Amino acid sequence: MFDLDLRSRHPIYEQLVERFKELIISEVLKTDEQLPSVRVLASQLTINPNTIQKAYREMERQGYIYSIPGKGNFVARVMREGNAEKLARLREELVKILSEAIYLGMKKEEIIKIISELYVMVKGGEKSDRS
Amino acid sequence: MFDLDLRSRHPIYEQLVERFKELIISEVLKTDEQLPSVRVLASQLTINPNTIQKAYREMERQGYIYSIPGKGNFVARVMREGNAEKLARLREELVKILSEAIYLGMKKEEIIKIISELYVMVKGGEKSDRS
Amino acid sequence: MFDLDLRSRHPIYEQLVERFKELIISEVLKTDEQLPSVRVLASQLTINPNTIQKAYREMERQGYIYSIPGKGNFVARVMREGNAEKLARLREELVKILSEAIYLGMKKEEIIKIISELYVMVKGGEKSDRS
Amino acid sequence: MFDLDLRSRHPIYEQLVERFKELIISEVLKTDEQLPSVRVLASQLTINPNTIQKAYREMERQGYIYSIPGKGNFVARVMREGNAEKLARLREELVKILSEAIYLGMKKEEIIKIISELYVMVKGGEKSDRS
DNA sequence: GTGGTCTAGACCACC
DNA sequence: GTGGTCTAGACCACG
Repeated sequence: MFDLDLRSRHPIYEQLVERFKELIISEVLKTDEQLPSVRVLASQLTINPNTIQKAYREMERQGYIYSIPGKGNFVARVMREGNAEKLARLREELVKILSEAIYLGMKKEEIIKIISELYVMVKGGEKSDRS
Repeated sequence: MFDLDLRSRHPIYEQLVERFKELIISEVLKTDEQLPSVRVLASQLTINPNTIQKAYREMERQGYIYSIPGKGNFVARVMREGNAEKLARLREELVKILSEAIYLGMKKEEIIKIISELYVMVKGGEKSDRS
Repeated sequence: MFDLDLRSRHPIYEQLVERFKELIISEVLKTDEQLPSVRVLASQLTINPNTIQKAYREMERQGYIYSIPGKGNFVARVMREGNAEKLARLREELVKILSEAIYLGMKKEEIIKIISELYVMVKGGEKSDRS
Repeated sequence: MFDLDLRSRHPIYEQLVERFKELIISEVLKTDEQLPSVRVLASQLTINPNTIQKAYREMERQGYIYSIPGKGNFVARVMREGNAEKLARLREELVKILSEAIYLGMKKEEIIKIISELYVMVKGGEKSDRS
């Protein structure tokens, strides 16, 4: 389900954060939906509850979820705007990766295609809100 | 020169790798050009030679340079093909970062603009090969 | 009415205590006035009666209300003196928050302004006693 | 030294954060000064290293210190400006505590005196930078 | 049953 | 030596 790589150089909690962010961004997990409880998920993935806890706190710090002690963890409202700083950081990462990709021969058309597909995915999910 | 940030949470050797890769990708350092020796660079940057050595070995592993024992480290030939694996990895990273950027509201036009600028930069450097 | 935030990380009973204390301090609720019964308030706010009960017991402990078994909960007499201990605690909190505010650049004038406004509010409410 | 209260309702790591912030605000700990290592402090205070780690990470999140893996934790540069949000939060806390203090009879003069003393302390420390 | 905190360890990467 | 991560537990407050 989460296909974690316990041997990876990336910490487990970071892998969890990435997977959950994907689910939230693609709106598989919707606003205010409850995430699996720390202990349930820990036993399902057979990893330590503290590691799940760390992942959840990191996601909260990044603004993707919120926590109600004694109740659970929930998907936060999307936070368009007020992210100038975060967007600047992403822009830098984008430049770095694109530079390498172009250098290694990735076609411009392929990149444009990726972008278009992603836009359909995210913006499509948005429209379903208005219905 | 390399504007290393000794306070950064990114390891110094990783910063070195990134800086060198930028120089190679932008063809400031050209194929078969010799890199500064480990000891010279270490004393210039006043950091531990082991750290330089580690950065060079990492770049070699990634295919950006090659080492001739007793001679030095040199920029590798550009490797336009035979990179299916590396390109697939970059594609994944690209998708991840683009997803987040789009989710946070980055405009499609801005992304296209970044791509175009980068293409001019890299492809421009390429032409100088033919001269 | 009480605008409780069920999603807040502050416990509900604590939010209740804060709201009631505000009402008592600003003398919207006057000495010996009866508070809503536990059960009535619980059904109005659609929260657990135990939570109301806990809030009332906490306020009693802090000296803001008193309870008459079988009758209800009532606003306690103002306790201007005999609070050396509580005032000392508040003084400490005040120092801590003011230190941080000053450190972060809050203007002295702004702090004075806040104090003056609050004095007008509280002392104004006091005068209505004499009428 | 840190007079921690292990029985307190406030978590140990939070008490640590408060004590350290006091030391930083009052400039007992100066910019770029190194904090005690996680393990040394843990053994000195006879508490778990993880608890120290948690406190340090929280202070980093709040912008008071920065961490260099493998080197240590260090006091961050003061960060005047760009704190509108944090100042707004402090303003609210200030209002709440002042309301209660005034209600319980704290004299206006006493509050002014506290403010003035704190200003001398913080602003005095600032001037020593210029010398 | 939920999250939040804490202990007593361990192993890793970095320098 | 340093911080960063992780495990395998435990106890607490909250609702």
